[in-house]
This record gives sequence, C-alpha cells and structure tokens, in this order.
Amino acid sequence: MGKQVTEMLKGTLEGIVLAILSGRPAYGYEITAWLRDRGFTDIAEGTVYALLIRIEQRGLVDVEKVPSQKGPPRKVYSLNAQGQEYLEEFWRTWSFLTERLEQLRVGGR
Amino acid sequence: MGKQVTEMLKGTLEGIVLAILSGRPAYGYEITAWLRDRGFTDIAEGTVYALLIRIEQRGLVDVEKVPSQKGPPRKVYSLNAQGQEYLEEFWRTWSFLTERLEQLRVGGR
DNA sequence: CTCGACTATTCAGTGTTACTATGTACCAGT
DNA sequence: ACTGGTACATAGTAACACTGAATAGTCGAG
Repeated sequence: MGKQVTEMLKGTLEGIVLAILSGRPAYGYEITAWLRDRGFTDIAEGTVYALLIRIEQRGLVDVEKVPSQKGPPRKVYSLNAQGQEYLEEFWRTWSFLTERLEQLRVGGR
Repeated sequence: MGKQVTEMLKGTLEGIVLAILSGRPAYGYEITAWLRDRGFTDIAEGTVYALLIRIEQRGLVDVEKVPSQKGPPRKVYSLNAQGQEYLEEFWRTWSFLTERLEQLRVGGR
C-alpha cells in the first residue's frame, strides 16, 4: 500500500479494531493476521499492540490472559459496554465522513 | 463535532481539499467557509492554510495571487496534473477503506 | 539437544497531521 | 480614526501509526 493509507488509518484503525472485537473477542496477533488477510498488508504489528494498550487504558475493552498451546500467553480483548458505545459513535462519525466524501466524489464541487 | 472526527480527518482532509480544487480553483478562506458550511464545524482556519502550503510544496497545486476587493490578496489554488493523479490515488485508497469498513459494519466479524 | 520457525507481546524513537492560539494585514463603511 | 469582515501565516502541542528491535514461549527437524 502506500503512505496515503497510513495517514487515512489514523482514527479509523481504532474503529476497525473495535468493530472486529464487537464480533468476538480476539488477541493482538490474531487481529494483525486478520488485517493482513483483508488487504491491510503493511500495518505493523507494533501498531496493533500499541492501539490495544491505548483502548485498554481508555476502558473500552476488557482483557483476559489465556495460555496458548504454541507460544506465550495471549492477551484476549473483548469489547465492553463503554467500548460498544464508543463504537457506535465511531460509526456515526464514519457515516458523516463518507457522506461528505461521496458528495464530493460525484459532484466535484 | 468531536475528537473522533479530528483523528479521522488526518489523511482525509487533504483529499477533501484536493477534491474541492478539482471542481474549481479556490483560496483558503473560501475553502474553510465551504467546509464549515458542510458540517465540518470545527476545522480551524490555520489547519487549512497549513495544508494548502503543504500540498503546494509537494507540487500538487498551482498558485496565483489575485487581488481582492475586500481584504488582502487571495492565494488561489488550482489542481495541476500531478495533483489530479494524486487525487485519483486518494479515491482508490478511500474506496479500499470504505469497502473494508462496510464489510465490518454489516458483518461484525 | 540445539537450532530455526512460528507464535505472541512490548517498547523506544520518529514523522505526519490537525488543533490551539495568536499575529499580521488589507479594505469598507461609519 | 475605528470597527468588523476578509485573508493569510506561524509557533507550539497532542494524537496516532510506523520502524526496528528486543523478549519469550513452543514445536519439529536435524
């Protein structure tokens, strides 16, 4: 991908991760793999972990340490009520943005 | 608006401004007013000017100083070929992002 | 049993971007 | 002159993603 995506991801990557977690609990390595799978080829691992710590400190997710069969223990994150609320706010903001952008795209004026 | 929009705008505001300029040339004050009009209520003036200087230095726009009837001369920006190309790349990146997000929104998985 | 491969997390340092808060300057109408 | 609207610029700050590396556990191959 390119630098454009990197900058565009600011603010949205957080929503993406929260949206993933709203479907089911997940841990960092898993989320990174998921993103890579979906075409976000150059999201650094470190980025995801930093983001997870951030949303944990803001109280949007609950964390549980789960032993793994093949590696160090996983930190499994799940969306809590506050996170759910924040995610809904995220979708509203996202809708607002996409609407404006769509207008610009077709109208160009 | 809120903090969420602020972060989401990083990377997209640039595209928004370029998209505006693809419709017709415009100057900073005008662009700011346009944005405010469209609901981007708390985009600071300074932000737009800084952005314009950035894209000018990257060679995406041409600039012309035009005297104004009511104030200091305007710096009118217009999209050049390189900017057009960059804008198209922006739309591709944007499409990629919206597709993923839309999938996440409906699927939640 | 050691080495490499894969799993899994963490962290220090950097660059980009938008915000806040000013400051400068020009013009019109009173 | 003074005020208000027009128009641009800039210094300092905060947030976020990236780079690059370090740390650590498990497993299979040689």
